[in-house]
Amino acid sequence: MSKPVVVRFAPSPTGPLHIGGVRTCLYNYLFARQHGGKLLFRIEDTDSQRFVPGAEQYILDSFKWLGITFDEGVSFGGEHGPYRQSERREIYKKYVQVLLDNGKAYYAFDTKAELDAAREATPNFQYDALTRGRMRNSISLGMDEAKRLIANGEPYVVRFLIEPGEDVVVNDLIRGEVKINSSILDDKVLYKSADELPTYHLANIVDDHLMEVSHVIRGEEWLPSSPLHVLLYRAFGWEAPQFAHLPLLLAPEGNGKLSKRDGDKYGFPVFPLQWNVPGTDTTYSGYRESGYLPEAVVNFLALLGWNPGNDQDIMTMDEMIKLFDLSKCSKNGAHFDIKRLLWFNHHYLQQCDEKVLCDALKAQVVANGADPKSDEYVRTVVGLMKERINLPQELWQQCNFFFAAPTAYEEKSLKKWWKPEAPQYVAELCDFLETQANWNGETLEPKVMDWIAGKGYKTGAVMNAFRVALVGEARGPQIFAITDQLGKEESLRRARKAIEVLK
RNA sequence: GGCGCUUUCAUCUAGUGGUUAGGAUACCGGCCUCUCACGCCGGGUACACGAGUUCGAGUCUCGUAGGCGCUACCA
Repeated sequence: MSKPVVVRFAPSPTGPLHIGGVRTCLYNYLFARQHGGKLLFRIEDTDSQRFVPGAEQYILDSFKWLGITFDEGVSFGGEHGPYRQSERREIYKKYVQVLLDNGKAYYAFDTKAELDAAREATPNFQYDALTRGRMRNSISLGMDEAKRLIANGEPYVVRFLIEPGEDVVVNDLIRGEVKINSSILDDKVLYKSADELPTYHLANIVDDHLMEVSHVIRGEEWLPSSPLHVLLYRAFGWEAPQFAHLPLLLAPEGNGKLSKRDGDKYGFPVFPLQWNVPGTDTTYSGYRESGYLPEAVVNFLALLGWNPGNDQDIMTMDEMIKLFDLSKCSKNGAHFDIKRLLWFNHHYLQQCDEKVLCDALKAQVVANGADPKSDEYVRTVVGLMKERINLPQELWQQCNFFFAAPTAYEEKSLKKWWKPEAPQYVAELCDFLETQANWNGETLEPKVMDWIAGKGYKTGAVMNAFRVALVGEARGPQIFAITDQLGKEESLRRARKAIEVLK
């Protein structure tokens, strides 16, 4: 008996897709998939002033990367098209006329200057039942005069006529009943003759109705205007969809919602993909280019404002689809915590296709003027190092010693492990190692351990001195894994050089 | 200013009248160990404040304070 689930993500192509928008769309996606419903992709380009070329494609590319798929909409087709609002002018005109004919809307001719003046003259000026009588519109001027002005080519807008004094109730799936008195609503502009386009409010109601949208899941910034939308549905005599207003994503340190400037400020991306602002040199970094895996971004984002209530943190998309629940979404804004995302990324890095990391490492090696040797060599290093990184970018910095001999020795490591006996240990170890025909770490290790024990040395003292000589500092994987990779000749060469350099 | 939403550890959060207020990240400590990392174990002054309802309130009501959003011919 209940209507099929149809939800939509309807961005405005004014720039790159904000990470908050990504989360909104993700929740729509999870909801649609869980209910076997449809997710539509609609472009809300009713503001011709703010259109940015490339933005639409950017948004599409972003979702493709993230693994969020649509069933209908711009670039996907469907029976409710067109899905670009700028291509639906005639549809909106028709419905604006319906409102005009019903007396639910009226023409207004006030210029920008006149409106500014009114706002200036009256504190908290609002275009509504109290003030519309002294403005220039078809109510104050009369319809005949209005028609005459329009015939004369005077630019106009159509405003929604709000009846004051009524409590409008919005039933929100996340927040429950939200009540707002219509008196605080102003007569919103629904349509502007200048570009023959509706504003968001009208277009969104008409489209959601025509596209049979059952649930509107969107950001909390829309909550204050949702009563207006309810009134619009009523004016048309349409049944309104269910609403769910998601809390906002906040900047890490308290103040304000996460903005594109926060990216620079805190040093992490706020956009899924890198974005070059058209016609400028300005570039905003993206999660993809910064080395984040889509699974990590999705998992992290899903939990920012929702959680299944079962202490589970790592979830596949399918699990999230199964567990998602609007009533379990939190009501308050969530601060963006990049450290947590890093942890998710570390987790997914461990199980991702090694080719991703191998390609990244190879590129880094080359970029640093070193020789990647072979695919096999790189692959082994990646296997050894991946548990030590959160981002592929950290690879080179963590494992450069596999590709280049140390040129300096880290002070702290020296202080701790390059004690006065160290040169002697390493020299003797080199002599012993020289005699070993089988350089395989697995067979070498017990022999070296026996040798150390036979000498009565401390394992740590010998091994760490050797490590500092090979690596340049006291870190890295198991030491015989390192000697395996470097080979006998290079290992001994580095060890003897350290003795010489460090004396 | 007006209107609305919101308020549990540093951060994301569980919690729907009776809990030693749980988990995750981060941080700190320990174990493992040739180092680092992983892993495992452990740690910390979290229910904004004030009234009320109730035998009993993080959970319900009201108020105050803070945070956020909206208040455009932007979405």
